[in-house]
Amino acid sequence: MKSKEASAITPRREEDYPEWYQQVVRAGELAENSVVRGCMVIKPWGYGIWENIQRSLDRMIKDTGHSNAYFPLFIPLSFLEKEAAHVEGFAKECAVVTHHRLEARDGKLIPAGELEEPLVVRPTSETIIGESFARWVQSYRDLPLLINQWANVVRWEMRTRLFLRTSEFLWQEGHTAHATQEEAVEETYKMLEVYRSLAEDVLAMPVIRGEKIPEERFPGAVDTYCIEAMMQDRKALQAGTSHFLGQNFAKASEIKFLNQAGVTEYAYTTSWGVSTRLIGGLIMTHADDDGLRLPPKIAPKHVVIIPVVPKPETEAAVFEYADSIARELHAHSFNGYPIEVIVDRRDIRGGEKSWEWIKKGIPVRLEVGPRDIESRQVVLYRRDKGPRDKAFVGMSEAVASMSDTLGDIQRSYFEQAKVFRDSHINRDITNFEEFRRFFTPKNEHKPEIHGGFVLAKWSGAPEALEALSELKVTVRCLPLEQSGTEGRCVVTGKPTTKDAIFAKAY
RNA sequence: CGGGGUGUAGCUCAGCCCGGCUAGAGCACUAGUUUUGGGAACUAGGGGUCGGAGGUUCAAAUCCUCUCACCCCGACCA
Repeated sequence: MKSKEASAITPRREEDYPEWYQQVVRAGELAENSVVRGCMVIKPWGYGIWENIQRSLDRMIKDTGHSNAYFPLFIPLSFLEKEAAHVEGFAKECAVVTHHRLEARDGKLIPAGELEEPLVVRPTSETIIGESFARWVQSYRDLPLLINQWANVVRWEMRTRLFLRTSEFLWQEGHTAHATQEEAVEETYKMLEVYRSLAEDVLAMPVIRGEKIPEERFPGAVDTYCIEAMMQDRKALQAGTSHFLGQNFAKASEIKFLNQAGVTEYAYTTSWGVSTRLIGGLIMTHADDDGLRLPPKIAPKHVVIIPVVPKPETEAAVFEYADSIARELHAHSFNGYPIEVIVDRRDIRGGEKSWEWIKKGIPVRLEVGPRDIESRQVVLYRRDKGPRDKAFVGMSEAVASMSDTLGDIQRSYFEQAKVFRDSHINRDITNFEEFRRFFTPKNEHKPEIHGGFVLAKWSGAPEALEALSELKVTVRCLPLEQSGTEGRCVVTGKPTTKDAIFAKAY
């Protein structure tokens, strides 16, 4: 055997993290750049992950009383103008439709039929949904209104990266209207908790729930809450947001109702969303130098069976054995759904197949060959163990214990990620000099993986933001769990009780 | 929108500065042979309007002009 590569993905994480990320996406056949600038093609394996995220989250959204609906892709320009902060926030990144027809001229197609009012491709749907809400809500009896939509949105970003930031992305956006502020705030927290559960219990990605500082709020929101995750380069990823919009959008869209006292009031609204960015978070949380590692709860397939066929005449028997194991596994369930199995019958070399599935992150690989038929066994490999770490297991035992094995892998991913994150949260930094040192890479030109999260005091003074931006550090959130202790702001030294998470971010 | 860069095979790129035989390499793809329980080897093949238009020249991937697209840095960001 010739000298083999040390890892399936080149470069390794510590060599060049951004490039490693790209290579994992490519090797895992998750997505690729499309011919349209900033937009991605999500390939079947990547889309399968999204479908499973949808499946889990959709269940949770419905279990908390919401219903799905669908609103238009196009928003009249004038709608976006209704909420001042909202315009400000989104104006610079909107795709605008100005024509509705093409005319052939000299073999070229020229836009014609100019629209009276331009349409904006939705960057988010508060305003167009608000228009419906205004008509749907008349009485306090019509509230709360609890709506969600699965959709695509477009934000014309300057700099894009597959899954993390693309001009078009897939998401869900919840929009609710309530009679009282308390109820709307409660909704905001409730959905934040749903997102925490999705991230931690389904994606095995530990997150910190917190409140955004005013400068980081959603345009038009009164309060923005978020879940923040730590990637393996120790940078933060905002993985989901939940906004309390107060009456800002209700006033902009005239969402009014008569209360029990017969008085007209504006409703209180919320909105909340997570996107295909979660897949980027998933990759940067779990993938290693051999490629993707998928938590079983969102893996499109749980098990691949690789038939080993040393001689052509053994093929029929081996395939039959593989198929029978696949059928038996599929009859068992994991996390409430049938175990999904694929038998890889392709006529390529076994080693190549194995590595392909390793890079795609499938949780379990089973190899079966003529010898295994004899002894009624399988060779079992787990993605949370080494690529050559095999176990010979009796066939019926492997089938019976597969659900437990998958649960085990799910847990081990979460534990690993949590240990990693917690070991890179610094709680001891008390002054700006230490802070600066923590966030300054040794190698300025090609920064090594450095820093992490700093949990420290924050006063919110304007001059502090400038100091942070020089370091390219942001306040990720004020965690919901606050110590309440007196202290001094890590940036300015001003007295404060607020705890904040600081980090460089995606 | 400011500054820089790149367009040559499906992918990654060499060739350009200094113009010259039929435009190359690696990977990928096809076929055959030998292999096969962890990323195979050999042999033979297929595949290109050199981003586009115009110009200079006996001759242009190479020089000049225009143009289009994309990438990187900055401002912006689920």
